[in-house]
Amino acid sequence: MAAPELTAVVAATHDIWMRTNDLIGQALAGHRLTPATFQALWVIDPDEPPPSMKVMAERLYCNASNLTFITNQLADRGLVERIVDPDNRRSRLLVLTAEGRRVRDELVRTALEKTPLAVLSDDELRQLSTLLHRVMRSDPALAQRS
Amino acid sequence: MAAPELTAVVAATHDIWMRTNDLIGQALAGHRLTPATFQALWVIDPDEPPPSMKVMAERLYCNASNLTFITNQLADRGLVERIVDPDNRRSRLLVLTAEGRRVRDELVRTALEKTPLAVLSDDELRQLSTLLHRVMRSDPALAQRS
DNA sequence: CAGAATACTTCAAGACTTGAAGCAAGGCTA
DNA sequence: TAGCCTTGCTTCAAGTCTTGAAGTATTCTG
Repeated sequence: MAAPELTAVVAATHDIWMRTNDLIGQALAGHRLTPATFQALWVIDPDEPPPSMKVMAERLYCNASNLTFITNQLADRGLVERIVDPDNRRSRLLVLTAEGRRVRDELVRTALEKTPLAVLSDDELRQLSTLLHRVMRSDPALAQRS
Repeated sequence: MAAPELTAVVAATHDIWMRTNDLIGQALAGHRLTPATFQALWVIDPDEPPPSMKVMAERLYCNASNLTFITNQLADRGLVERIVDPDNRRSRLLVLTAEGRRVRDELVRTALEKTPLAVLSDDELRQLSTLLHRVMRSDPALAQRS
C-alpha cells in the first residue's frame, strides 16, 4: 500500500466512530432514537440560532426529503418543532423543545462519557483537536463547521 | 460544556468520516455500491485469510442477519463468494473474487485520495496515527483490529 | 447419544436514503 | 406588476439497511 499511515488513520476514524455508536446504542434506544436521529439532534446547538432544514441537510450530508423524514421522527417524539422562518416563509427552522434540550444534553453527555476517545488526556485531546481542525480547515465543506 | 475539546474531537471524527463518504459516493455508485457495502469490502483484506461471516459481523458492528444481507449484495455483484470453512462446516468464509479484489483496490485508492485526511503531512499522519492507536488499544473491541 | 451451543439464513417489520414530482414563497425582468 | 425561474420543503415510490424472532445445519459437551 502506498500510504499505510493514511490507511490506518482512515480505518481508525471509522472504527472509533462505529464503536462509539455501538456503545451509546442502549442509551439511544431508551429514547427511541437511532444513530441517524441522534446525529440530527446533536447538530442542533441550543445556544445557536435554530437551523433551517436546508442547513441541517448540509450538516448531515443528506438531501431535503431525507431530512423531512428525520425531522418527522424527532417531531413525532416531541423533541423538535418546525417554525416558519419569519425572514423567509419558505424556510422552516428547527427548534428544540424543552424535552429535546433535555434529551440532547443527556445523550451528548453519554456519548462523551462512552466514546473511546475519552481515554485521552487533556494534552492528547488538544493535539488531536489541532490535527483534526487542520484537516477541517482544508476542506471547504468542513471548514464552515469548526 | 465540561469537555469542549472532547466534544470537538468527537464531532470532527464524525464530520470527517461523513465527508469522506460524501466524496467517494460517485465512485461507489459507479460499482452499484453504498457506504455499507463498501465498508464490508474494505474489511476483507485480500492478503489475510478470508474472514468468516461472524468475524465480518464483529468488524462491522452488525448482527448476523444484517451481514447475510450485505453479503448477498456483494455476492450478487460478483465481488465475493461464500465458501464453507473446512475446519467448521457451519461457518462461511468470504473470499474476494478477482473482480472483488480489483474493485476493492480501486475504491480504497479513491477513498485515500479523496479523504480530507490526505492533506496531512507524513509527520502529522504519524502523530494522528499514534493518538488513534492509543485510543484503540484502550478499548477491548477496538484493540483486536489495529 | 441427547441436549445445548454455534454459525448462518429466512422472514417480517421498521428505519433510512434517494430521486422524481409537486407546492408555496421569493426573486427577477420585461 | 405579470410572468417566469428559483428556492425550500413535502410527498411518494422504490430500494437499501437494520433488527429480532424463528428455523436449519453443524459442532460441542456431558
